Amino acid sequence: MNQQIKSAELHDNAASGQAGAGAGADAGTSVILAGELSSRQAEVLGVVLDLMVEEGDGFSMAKVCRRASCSKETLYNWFGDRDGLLTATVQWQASKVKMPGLAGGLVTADAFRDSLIAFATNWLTVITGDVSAALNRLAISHAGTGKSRLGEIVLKNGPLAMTGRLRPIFEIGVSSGLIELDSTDAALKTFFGLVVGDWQIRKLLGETTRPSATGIEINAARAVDQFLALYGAGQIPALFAAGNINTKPST
Amino acid sequence: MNQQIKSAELHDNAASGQAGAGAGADAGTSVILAGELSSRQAEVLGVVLDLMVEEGDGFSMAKVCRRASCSKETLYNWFGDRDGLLTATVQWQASKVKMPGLAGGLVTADAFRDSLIAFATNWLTVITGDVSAALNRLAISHAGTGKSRLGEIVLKNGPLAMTGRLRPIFEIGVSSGLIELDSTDAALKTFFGLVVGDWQIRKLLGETTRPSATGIEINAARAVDQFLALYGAGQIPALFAAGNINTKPST
DNA sequence: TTGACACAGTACCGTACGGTACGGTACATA
DNA sequence: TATGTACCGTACCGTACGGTACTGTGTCAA
Repeated sequence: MNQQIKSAELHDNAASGQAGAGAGADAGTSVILAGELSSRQAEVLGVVLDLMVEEGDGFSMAKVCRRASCSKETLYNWFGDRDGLLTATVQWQASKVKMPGLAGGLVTADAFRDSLIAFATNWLTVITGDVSAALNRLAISHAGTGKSRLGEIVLKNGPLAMTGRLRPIFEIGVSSGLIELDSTDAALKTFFGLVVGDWQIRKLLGETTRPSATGIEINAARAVDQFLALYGAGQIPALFAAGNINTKPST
Repeated sequence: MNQQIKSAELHDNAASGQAGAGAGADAGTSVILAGELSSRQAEVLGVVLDLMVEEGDGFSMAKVCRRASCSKETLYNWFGDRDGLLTATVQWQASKVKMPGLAGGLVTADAFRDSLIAFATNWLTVITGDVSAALNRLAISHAGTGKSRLGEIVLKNGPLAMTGRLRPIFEIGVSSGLIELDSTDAALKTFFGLVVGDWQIRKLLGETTRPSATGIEINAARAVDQFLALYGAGQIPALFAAGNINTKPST
């Protein structure tokens, strides 16, 4: 009778006549089929995302309907309840974020450094954006109430996804003899800290000053060079001499 | 007629007969007199804090009254409205957090390092606690709606307070010839990143795994040594040789 | 004793919101 | 043309919550 995105726990869902939703597939799994949205449904989620950015968690279902020109009944048929709508929106957005990778077995020091800088730049750009802030705010506030699993989802698509993507890059660096890691996990945490710094928490707390695109790149390059200074395999003096590290300009 | 904590904008407040509140003082300023709370008022704020930890922003005024055994009228007389109650609670809690400092003009390398480690340990302990998480969650969600100034307050008592306390410590390190900073702000950001890493965001997103006390200390020492490796004045090889930096154990 | 006062407890009110139901329309298929 | 369906728009309902008002009760001071 409906074509919900979520699992079939709450409503009986017969086979759907509509193309995009595919609600019948994998019934019983709690996986939300973020990739199988009709364009109309994606349009609605886009509206939800906009409202999240504008008003945080405060927007009402009625407001979504008004802005998206859809009926509440359709909304509830598609997403079950408000939480389902939020979950679908978060997952839909998460599925759109891509991170630059690094292919190949061995790599030069410059290429490795460039790859890390590209990664850090991308990450900082995402983190300091309004959409990311809105989603993280939503997930964080819901994590406080324990009433939904949004925190888990954002965590999985945020920090954990970052380390997951970064780990193979690190491995390439190790096997190329460019870095030495005592503990990969600790190194990942260090890299995260050096790149993100206090940007994210300040953004989440509402600070409006945003770094420019070039500011982000400079910050990313600085963080990467600091990381390489800490973990680089025997090339630290070279990096220092190259002026990549923030020593005094006079030096 | 009342003895509000907040500014006198909303309600007429005559001279108060009650000792602790002191609402009449400095009327017109929007400063909230967090230090001038009666014990009963502090008791109520403690209940609010507990509820924040337990339920996030979802708790109701009625629930506060029930748990604190006070009437709603009293609550509203004291704090104006719900937002005033939240603000008073946040400021009251913020006023309780103290950070270790560092006195004296010149200092040895060991004492400086110990001081930084103590600072980082303290900060990490606060950050990973439930109370801090609850307050940050509250402020972050309110920052999204733009309906209160909690984000600003927490920002001021969080990251900004940390850098404010840390800056004089850095200056002592510089004047003692222990560290060299090209940009103090950048160094503060680096220190923040190295210490906090992804602990805070993961905690805020609901991850339950908390580091132990010794784990925090190890993390803090590691972060400080990494910081000193990056900014130490000519002592980097010594630090490396001392095994303070996380090179491979075999090295 | 009497009054002022701070406070607890509770009933009450207005409203906003989540969720449901229903009528109407467009379209597709037979 | 007839039927089913996916959807929009909207009226509706129950509830929960913020905020107010009122009724006690204990305390302190004159």
